Amino acid sequence: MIRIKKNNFDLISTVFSGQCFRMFEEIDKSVTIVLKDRVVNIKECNEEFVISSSNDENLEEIIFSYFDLNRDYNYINCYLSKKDDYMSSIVKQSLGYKILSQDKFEMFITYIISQNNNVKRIAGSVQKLSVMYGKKILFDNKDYYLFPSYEEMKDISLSELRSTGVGFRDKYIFSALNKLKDNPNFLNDIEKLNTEDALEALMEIKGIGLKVASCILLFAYGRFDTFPIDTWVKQNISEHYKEVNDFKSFAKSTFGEYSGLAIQYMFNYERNIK
DNA sequence: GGGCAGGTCTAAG
DNA sequence: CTTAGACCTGCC
Repeated sequence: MIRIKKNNFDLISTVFSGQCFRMFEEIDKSVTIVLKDRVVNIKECNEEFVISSSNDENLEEIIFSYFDLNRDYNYINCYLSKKDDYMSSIVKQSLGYKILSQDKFEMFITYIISQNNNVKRIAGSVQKLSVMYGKKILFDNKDYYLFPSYEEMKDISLSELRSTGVGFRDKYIFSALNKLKDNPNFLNDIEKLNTEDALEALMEIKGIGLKVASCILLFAYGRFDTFPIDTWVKQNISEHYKEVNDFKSFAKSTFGEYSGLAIQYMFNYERNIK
């Protein structure tokens, strides 16, 4: 068990903002999350978080990495606030919101599942996949299942995929797995590309469009200069900035290298705060 | 019960 | 290049 200072981190708004799908709210208001190779439970107490885990090895390091706690959000928030008055007001309402740094393979598959889908069903499919193919972890007298690795998923058939409730996305996941069969380093190689090339490389896979590719790059690769544009964000932009039709270039030219966080703030405001 | 869900593909103009 | 339609499926 470890304790970390709260230090301007809003756990709840971050975890329940639709970035991750492996979180469970407990009756004591703590949150249990399955991440990478372990299960963690985080309880907010006064000015700190008390964190227990199925595996205490490097726990602090993993927590800091996952919740992006080493990044200077204060600096970025100032940067965004100076760029734009409306953003400045949104920033103040999302203080403590972080962009999670999640597993590449997990985001790769999870966000393919997310297309034209709702959070409940996405979480259900991801959970089923994990139960069927991931490692079981006993934590706090309950069974949890890690998201399966590529090795654990590579031989799944189309019909097996279909049985996890992913629907027509089965063939997209299949083609994503095939991409990794052809090039096992694909997900690591993405790291070396600039953001535009990385988007393009991901979008070569059937079932990955601009939105899903952006989610993968923002939530697994920390590319703060890319961003998912969805109906909520479109609505927010249209409401506050007239006559924008190219949302991508609007966000890039207005919010620069941190446009990804800016867009997430808009999403969070529109979806969860308003 | 019909429609919808943080989209994307495909087929046509 | 742009744009309708179709698409699995469970839950409101």
